[in-house]
Amino acid sequence: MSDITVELPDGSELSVDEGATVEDVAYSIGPGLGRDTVAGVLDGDLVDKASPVYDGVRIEIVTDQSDEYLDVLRHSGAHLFAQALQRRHPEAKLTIGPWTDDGFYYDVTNVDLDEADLRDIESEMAAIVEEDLDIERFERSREEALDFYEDNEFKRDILETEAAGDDPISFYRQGEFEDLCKGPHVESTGDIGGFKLLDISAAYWRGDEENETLTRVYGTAFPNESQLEEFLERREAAKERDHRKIGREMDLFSIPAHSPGCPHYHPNGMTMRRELEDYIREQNESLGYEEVWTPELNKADLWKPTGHYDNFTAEGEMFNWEQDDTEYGLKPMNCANHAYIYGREKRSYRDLPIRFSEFGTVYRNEQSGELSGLLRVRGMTQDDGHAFIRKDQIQGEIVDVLEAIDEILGHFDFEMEYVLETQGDNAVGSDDIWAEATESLRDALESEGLEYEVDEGEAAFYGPKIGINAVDAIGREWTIGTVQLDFNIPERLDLTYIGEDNDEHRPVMVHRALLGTFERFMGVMIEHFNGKFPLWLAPEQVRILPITDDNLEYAEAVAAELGDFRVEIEDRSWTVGKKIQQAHDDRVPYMLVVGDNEEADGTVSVRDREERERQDVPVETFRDHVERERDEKHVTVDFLK
RNA sequence: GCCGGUGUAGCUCAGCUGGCAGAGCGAUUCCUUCGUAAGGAAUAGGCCGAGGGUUCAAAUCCCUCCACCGGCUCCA
Repeated sequence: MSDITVELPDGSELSVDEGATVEDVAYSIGPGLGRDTVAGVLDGDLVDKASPVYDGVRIEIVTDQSDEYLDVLRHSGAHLFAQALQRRHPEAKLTIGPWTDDGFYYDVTNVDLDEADLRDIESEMAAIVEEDLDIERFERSREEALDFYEDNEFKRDILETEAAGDDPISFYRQGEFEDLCKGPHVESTGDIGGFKLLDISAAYWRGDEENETLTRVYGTAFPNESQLEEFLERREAAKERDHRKIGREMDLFSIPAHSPGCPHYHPNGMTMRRELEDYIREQNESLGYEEVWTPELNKADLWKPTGHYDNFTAEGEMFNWEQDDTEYGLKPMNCANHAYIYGREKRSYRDLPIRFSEFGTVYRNEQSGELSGLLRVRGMTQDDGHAFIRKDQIQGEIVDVLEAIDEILGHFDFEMEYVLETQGDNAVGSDDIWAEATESLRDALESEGLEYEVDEGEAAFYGPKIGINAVDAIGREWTIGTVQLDFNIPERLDLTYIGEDNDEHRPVMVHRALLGTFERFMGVMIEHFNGKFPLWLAPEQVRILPITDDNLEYAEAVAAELGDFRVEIEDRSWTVGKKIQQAHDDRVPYMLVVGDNEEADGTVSVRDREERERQDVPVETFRDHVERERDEKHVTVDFLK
């Protein structure tokens, strides 16, 4: 028998017999490790401990101390659920049940479940944990497996796809329950110390809307009860940052039932939006954009040549209707209007790039179940812009936009992720054009040294896209800014410029949004800051708290010295403690407490929302600092830092 | 759109085995004039999401719709 070599996590190499399993490798490292082995990671793939290793593989042994252990445990959690389900609802058909980042789900069918059923199934799960059933891997021949799943077309489908070519087929058994599964799993159902079924939802088989609707049950599992409790508490705490809750508390916006998906900005929210707008206007100007404005209401004909009409009406996503025998629509995008302005005149190569920006309000008829506060709306305003450029200007243009986005997002301290989205099924234009455009975006990302992921087939219909994603309070990713390169719309609209050679040439369009939409950006921002906005954005920047009513006049004088800030005076006859508490609740960045001492010295006592304080501060000292803090767009309140 | 859940005062929520619509916070008025996270009292505030049905009687039971929340699909 010949030896093979495997590489351990510390970089060292170990020689083992050919045909050795993960567990064998663990035992040859040490008997204790061998006994503790739950699973293995071979070249990054989590596998059963009975899996054979191969020459040159990087191997990690998974024990109950490993990061991967939780994934294994949750995979077993999914089986625990499935076994309990089959005991209580034998008619239910199982499909797939993987682990996820924070738990597991199992998609089932031929059974109707509601919340009460989940509680009932949970008690059966508890009984199975109590039974402490061994979880064992075994094999069936392909033929036996197909036979076993005679009545389950989903499992048979898996045998024909994921498990195609496998023979024998890997199964797992615990008590009377058997499931097609490549593993790995924990040793026994008793290892699952804490679990909970969290939610129930509809899901489509293989994620395709055209396929059967399945019932998906979400759950989570932990080695013990206290870790489960911790998880549930973290989940509750995340809800405290929900932008809808903070939006109500701070009176920023509302989305009334009379306009589903169409936020109304209240004065406080509009103050913040206007600050964002002003900032983006500056950025657009320095990027060379000229601001335009185009109407929301247009004839549907506008979007027919560009392809928008076919794309958006096919999914019922466009608001359009017939009036006076003419079809009208609300614009779902601004490109067609901007292209129109470009196309009105003959353009010279000397004029390019020509860049139009617009805070363009667009409407999309998103499915009702999709709407989600400010993060997913039907009426939204994009900080949109289109640059019409020559081919030789592509690289420079994209790089400039990426650098601007990087600078802008630096003022918000977001964790963000770049994603390159490539040609999809709905693409218009030739593959060559797409390939060229995609490469241009890739080159720009790489020349900027930006890390990015690639999402194949996810681009908009007219061109590949760089998406900039941010994360909300409960970990969902949302695209905010985008940069898209488009060779197609110029072609379809026959846009031209006159080149140096006095011939007509085709410009390239760059579609870009820096923040994306004000709605989504504000939603993400509210959750990111938990309502504690940087000074420049805070609806109320300073609140003056007089100790007694006798100090009101001095409070007015201080407010006057801070004339170009958003300052309020707390004039209710409350105790000082109450006034401070209220200001904290309102997340006001700075409180200035003024009493007789301050009045006598011409000073203020500064307290910030982080509970730091300093007495006897001359008003000018405070003002000079906060002017800088505001104008330089500091992320945190830092006068008392 | 699909599956599950939720709609009661400005906000957070109780009431829901049918029998006069409640609390706390907030608001208003009065008292208090206070030194760094809740001073006191009184008052006002509701088509119990909308429509239909069952019943002597519906916030409560049934049906339909609307909106919202989580998830699926989709997307900035």
